[in-house]
Amino acid sequence: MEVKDNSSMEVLILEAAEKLFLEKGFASTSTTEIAREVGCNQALVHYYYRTKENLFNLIFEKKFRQFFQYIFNIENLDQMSFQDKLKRIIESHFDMVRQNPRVPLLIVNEFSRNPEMVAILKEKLKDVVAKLFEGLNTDLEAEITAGRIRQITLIDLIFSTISLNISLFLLLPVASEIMSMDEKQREFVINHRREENVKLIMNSLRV
Amino acid sequence: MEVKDNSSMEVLILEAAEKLFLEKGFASTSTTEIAREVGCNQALVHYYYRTKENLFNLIFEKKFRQFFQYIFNIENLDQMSFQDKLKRIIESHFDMVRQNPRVPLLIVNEFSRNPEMVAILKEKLKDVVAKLFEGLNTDLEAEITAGRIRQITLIDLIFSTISLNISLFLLLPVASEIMSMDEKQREFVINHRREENVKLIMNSLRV
DNA sequence: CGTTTAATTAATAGAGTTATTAAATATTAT
DNA sequence: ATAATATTTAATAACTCTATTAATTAAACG
Repeated sequence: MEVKDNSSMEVLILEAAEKLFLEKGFASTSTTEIAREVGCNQALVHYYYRTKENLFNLIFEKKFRQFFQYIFNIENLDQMSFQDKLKRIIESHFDMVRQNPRVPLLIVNEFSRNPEMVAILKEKLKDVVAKLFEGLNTDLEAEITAGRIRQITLIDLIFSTISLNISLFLLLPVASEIMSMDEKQREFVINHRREENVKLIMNSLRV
Repeated sequence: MEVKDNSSMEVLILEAAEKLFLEKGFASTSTTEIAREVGCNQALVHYYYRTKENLFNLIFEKKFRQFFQYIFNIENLDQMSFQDKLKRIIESHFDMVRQNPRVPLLIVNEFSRNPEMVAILKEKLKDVVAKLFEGLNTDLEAEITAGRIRQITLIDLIFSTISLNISLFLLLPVASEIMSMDEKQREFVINHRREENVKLIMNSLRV
């Protein structure tokens, strides 16, 4: 039960829904609860977004795009060496996940609930992803040919990056409970793992 | 709607529940659906397990233990070098996750639903985990002192291992959809990433 | 065999869910 | 200010879900 804002209800509902869907997932969040969070009538949620599924899809699509497009917004990537580019990509990706620590879980869960959704979004991202991959891949191959990097595929590098970065935030709640960490320790671990993840990937390039 | 087995209903219900909870999570699985899967009356689920929560906790606890104890069952770990031990642990952990690809998601999701559960199970695993850590840590420190391994903590090594291994199976459904992989390609990727994960960690030890 | 106990089902209370509809209130435009 | 439109709410239909109870069927036992 929140105090009503002067912002539009339509937006407030979207924001509350985003918060709750990220916190508790699709199935455990009801439109009744979203309305309660906003402080409005439950029917209003349906007035603006018709169905819960609709509302969820809007949020999911936004988050999914954000998650995959973030990398492409890194500035001044052109004039760097491959190694520097890669380092910046890993760090940027890490920072993005840090700011959206529950998005990976949302995506993974949504996929098992509704696999078609990803198929739909895939089409929309195809070009953007392909473009980045192309550029980086050229650089990578040049480095390999020059013998400065071991034989490795770009896909593997990206996969390792995503794996290491997202798992930290997936596992941290569980790990910090098991290891009884306080907020300060968690903060330390996050910063430490940011460096460690970069080291891991960069080290894996060595011949 | 399945054909009734001659196995006991109690067990069949547990098995069906395990299957469904792993597939769809706690909130999206109903006792009605579990009963339908077994082919019995819905009240029977409650007759044997009283509440859905109860039934879930039984399964969760089993899976959680399995997940954390697997490592300790590796045989002939004693007479190996630290590097060989580590390699075996990474591979064993990978194989365990491969056999239970949905367990990590179950654990992560359950934690955000009910953080106390992990706190409870933590106590029960404390000793076992501490014991393994102690042994490995002695080895690791000896290697570092001897200058054969860079300065790194055991926690980091374990964390990286778990991260890389579980993410593969978390991301594979999404990734294989995005990249339109068939079963054969998925199989190839899994075997390839098994090796790649070992390489990544072992490489990260280099001075 | 009959009787006690266990397994299974039908029925249902009670709560919560999504989504719609009609009525009430607020806003905007003429 | 009045009509037209947009926003918001109350009420409710139609489900589904969990959990319990009483009744029925099957198994075990003396």
